Amino acid sequence: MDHRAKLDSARARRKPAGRGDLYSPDCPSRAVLDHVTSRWGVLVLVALLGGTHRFSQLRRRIGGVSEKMLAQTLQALEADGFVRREVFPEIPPRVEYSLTALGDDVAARVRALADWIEGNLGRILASQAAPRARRAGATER
Amino acid sequence: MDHRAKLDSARARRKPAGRGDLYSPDCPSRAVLDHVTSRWGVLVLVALLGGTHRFSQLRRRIGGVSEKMLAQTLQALEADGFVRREVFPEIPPRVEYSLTALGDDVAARVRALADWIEGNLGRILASQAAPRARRAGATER
DNA sequence: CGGTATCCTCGCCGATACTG
DNA sequence: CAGTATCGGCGAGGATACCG
Repeated sequence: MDHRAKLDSARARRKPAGRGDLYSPDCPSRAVLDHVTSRWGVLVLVALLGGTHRFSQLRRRIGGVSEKMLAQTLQALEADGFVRREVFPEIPPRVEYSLTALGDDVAARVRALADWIEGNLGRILASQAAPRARRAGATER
Repeated sequence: MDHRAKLDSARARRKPAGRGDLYSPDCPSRAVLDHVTSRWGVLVLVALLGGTHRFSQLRRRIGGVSEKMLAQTLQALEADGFVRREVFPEIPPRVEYSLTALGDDVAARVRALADWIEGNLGRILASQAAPRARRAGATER
């Protein structure tokens, strides 16, 4: 299906075996990055960094997430190998989510970012309030 | 459109002066996080960490981005106080983008994440390929 | 060169209903 | 409790055209 015949020479730069290149549109790392940095992906990873959670726990912890998006986000992260899903054959059923070793690693980076934003929100909002007067017509929503 | 009448008590929890709470749906930090972790926001920040860039340079560097989205992303990051925009009154016109002190700080965290993903793409793809056989006859796509 | 404005499509996401 | 299936809106985002 992928008939890109332009693999002649320009694309000669090899990647060191499994090294991704985020600047390339079709590098798989783009998809992974999108999952990790998705609106709910970030929050799920950070939450799981605090320990194993059940579905409902995550749903309650992460304000504003719908069941559908939470399930979808968890599936993507599980597929990427970041999240482990354990089903307990009980009644009522119980499912627990936790980070894999790989997931723990990314989540640490994600939390570093999330923490920085939370901790510097004051400075950020201050910077926002002090832009030189630009012209109107801002597409800001 | 904001007829959420439930602002009676739930919104009572104050934040310690400028500290954000990403778990709260209406905390401003959510918007900032979304800008920073947006599909193109991440790549723009990392690119600018490499130094000042002109519009076209960024466009060429970041594969797959459209002019519209690049402009939009840069505006959002500028509004948040992460990116500085300098216009040179020349002909042909030249505009340079660089990181502010604040932007340099976030970008470092973003790059840590981006670098990790690029560097561990091999392990990630391997994890994707090796999901433990859940129920028999996995619905492997 | 470095944008902005307009159109239009696609898929994200919420709401709802149903299953085990 | 913990999901999956389906429908529909609406906004993100690409293509194009035009301006300073």
